[in-house]
Amino acid sequence: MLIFIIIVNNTLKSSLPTVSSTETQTLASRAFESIKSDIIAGQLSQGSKIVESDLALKYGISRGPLREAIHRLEQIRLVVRVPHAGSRVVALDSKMIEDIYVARECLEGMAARLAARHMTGEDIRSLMELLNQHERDIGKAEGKFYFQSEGNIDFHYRIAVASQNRWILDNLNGELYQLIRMCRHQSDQAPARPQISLEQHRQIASAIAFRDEELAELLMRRHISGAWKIVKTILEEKHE
Amino acid sequence: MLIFIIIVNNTLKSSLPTVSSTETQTLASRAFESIKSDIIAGQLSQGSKIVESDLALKYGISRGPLREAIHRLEQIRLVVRVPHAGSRVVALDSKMIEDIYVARECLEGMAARLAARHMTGEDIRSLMELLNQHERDIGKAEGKFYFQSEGNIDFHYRIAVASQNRWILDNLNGELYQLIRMCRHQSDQAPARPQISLEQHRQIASAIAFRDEELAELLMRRHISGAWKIVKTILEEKHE
DNA sequence: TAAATAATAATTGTTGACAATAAAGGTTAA
DNA sequence: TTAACCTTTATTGTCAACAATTATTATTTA
Repeated sequence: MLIFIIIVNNTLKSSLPTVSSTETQTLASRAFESIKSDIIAGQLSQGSKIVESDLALKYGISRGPLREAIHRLEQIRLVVRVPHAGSRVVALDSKMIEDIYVARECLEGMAARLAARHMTGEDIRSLMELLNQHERDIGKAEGKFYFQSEGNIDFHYRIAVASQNRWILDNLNGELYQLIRMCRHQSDQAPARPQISLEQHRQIASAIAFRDEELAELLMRRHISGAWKIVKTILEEKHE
Repeated sequence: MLIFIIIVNNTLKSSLPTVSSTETQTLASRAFESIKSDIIAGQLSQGSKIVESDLALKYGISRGPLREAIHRLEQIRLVVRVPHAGSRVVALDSKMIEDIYVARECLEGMAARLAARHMTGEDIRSLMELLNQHERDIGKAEGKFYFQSEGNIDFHYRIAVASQNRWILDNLNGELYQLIRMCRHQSDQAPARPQISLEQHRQIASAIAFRDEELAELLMRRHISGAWKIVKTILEEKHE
């Protein structure tokens, strides 16, 4: 007789979509991922010009699929293109970042409301466990802001998934989070006051556990508009 | 002696972006507009397969720019594409339409809030005048639902512009409104109870005039979730 | 007869060359 | 010296052919 015991530690596995998928799907989609990473990491600096033939050479593909990649980047607002004149990496100014945070505020607020409606008991338990993990991370990895920052997004991603609203999920995940990541990366913005952020996450999770849709939405909106205020002051300070 | 009298009736001019622009910008963008219209009008029926070479022949262009057009249609969710297997016109099911209305609800709610913050007195006066025009249209064009329906979108479009939030505006205008249009066109859904809808618009405009952000958002959200409920019952009836 | 397998056709992905457009630089005229 | 115009160059838009993949059909075998 054989007994298999399989233990899957959910709390350690990031729920973010696997960024790898280095499997060859299509040249265009691979180029898309590569360029996206380069832009977010700042290797292609904001506002810099994108020349198709140069990039095609760099990635060892022809202009066809590379063009498709650029078009997709344009759609998620990482690239700005003007017909016949070429395309540049987006230059994030204060107003644009504000717009993004405001859009996030209402979309994620609604996502939190829907999550309170749809999450199963198991989902909620797992979410709480994720927050416990974050608490441990804050203690352990003092100063490892990047890691903590990704964990931050991880929480928000789970809420978006739990909303079961495909439109909201796709827009948050495919577009807004990328822009936020880019913003953080390039200005070295440490996620301000991780303990406070964690506490707010706990409150949101609690509201969801109580099935209080109204409160869940309210708290999420406060959480995000608060984050924007912090980012805003940082940007203003940096402007001097 | 000659006297020229030129009267420009602003209220008749739709504030929607000119759909024409038949000016040759690029083959890809023209194909994009053409196919988009065909999909919304139902000439390319939901779920039908899109074969690149066929469409390229139909529009008299090569597959290159046509491919770009399809990719853009995919981004605004009018087309679903699976790599190596081709693309189809999106098939709107009940769940997807609900997702769209819910996304609209929170985005436009926020837009109304921002509009209350940003609209000038002149903007508000013009908005009121638009609503008066709609009232006349309802009286005159009894049964001309299509026209009234576009007017409906016209109101919402103005709010979105007044929000001064580029992200929200682009997503509503470039994506969500198109899907709503498609939904209406193909199920011949007359905008239910135009008088009630008009009255709700008036209440929203009033809240904006009073700079009551909270109320403007609340009313807009009710307005849209109410619209979804009506559409939902229509869909359920039609399902028998 | 039905299921699995191999050959064929249809469709998408990719490439390099060519055309059209916009930017850069130099020349001429005021 | 500056401004306008023309020429050149660099870059994007478009095309048609080729390669790779998937779907379809026909064939074989149990």
